Amino acid sequence: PMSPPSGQPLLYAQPYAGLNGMLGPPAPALHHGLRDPLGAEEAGGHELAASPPPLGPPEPSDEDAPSSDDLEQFAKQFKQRRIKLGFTQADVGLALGTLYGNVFSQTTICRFEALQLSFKNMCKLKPLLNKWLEETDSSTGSPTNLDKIAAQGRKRKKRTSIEVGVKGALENHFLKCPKPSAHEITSLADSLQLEKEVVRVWFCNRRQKEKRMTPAGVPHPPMEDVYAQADTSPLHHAL
DNA sequence: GGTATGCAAATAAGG
DNA sequence: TCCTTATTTGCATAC
Repeated sequence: PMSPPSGQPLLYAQPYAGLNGMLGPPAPALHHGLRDPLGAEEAGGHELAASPPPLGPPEPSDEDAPSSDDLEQFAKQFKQRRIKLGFTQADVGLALGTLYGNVFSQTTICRFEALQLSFKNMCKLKPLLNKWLEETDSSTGSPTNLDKIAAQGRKRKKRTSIEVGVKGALENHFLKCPKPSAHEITSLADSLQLEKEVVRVWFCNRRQKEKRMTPAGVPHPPMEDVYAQADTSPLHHAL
């Protein structure tokens, strides 16, 4: 498993404004020859053309496979109509919640409109937004059907904001022990007054981050490389 | 005021 | 149960 961390967030956003060259966590300066794991072809200077229409097994109801063009077009039209109707991104996110059960943040709506979500993610959100658009636009008891989207009983946990001080404490523990036992996590959570789950996840994410910052098992990077001047913990100083 | 973004919580999926 | 990896999603805050 060595997939470039770049994931495949935005393929379509190509024609827009040439995003910020995607995130670059662990992309030091080795070989940068991997970009499109799949048979994508962005060389032509076109957005993307190929999408996965033929999906096999777990394809929800609703739409089948929107193409990238579809998504791009929809996003554009969505934004246009949204504004025309006088709603903000935040309004929409909230409406999705009261309408279908799961709320979304302004951030997510923003990213959807900007096509900054993964293809899969875009496909997942499109039906929801489309529904909202129909409900709101054509308004008043449109014949579309009363939302019955009850499926998602799954409510995402509110994101916990860990205070800098607490973060520092967690960092210290991480340095001493990156992989605490369940018991240690429990007592740590207790002393920091955080949910155990929050602490457990924090360590998981922290480990993940560590891996990103440290080029895998690179005992001895090839010649010609920075003479490890500070390989402890690169940029970032929370606290 | 909304809207865009960086960093990172929370989650999904396969052990 | 918890881990790992990959992803989704949002708090905060910069535009």
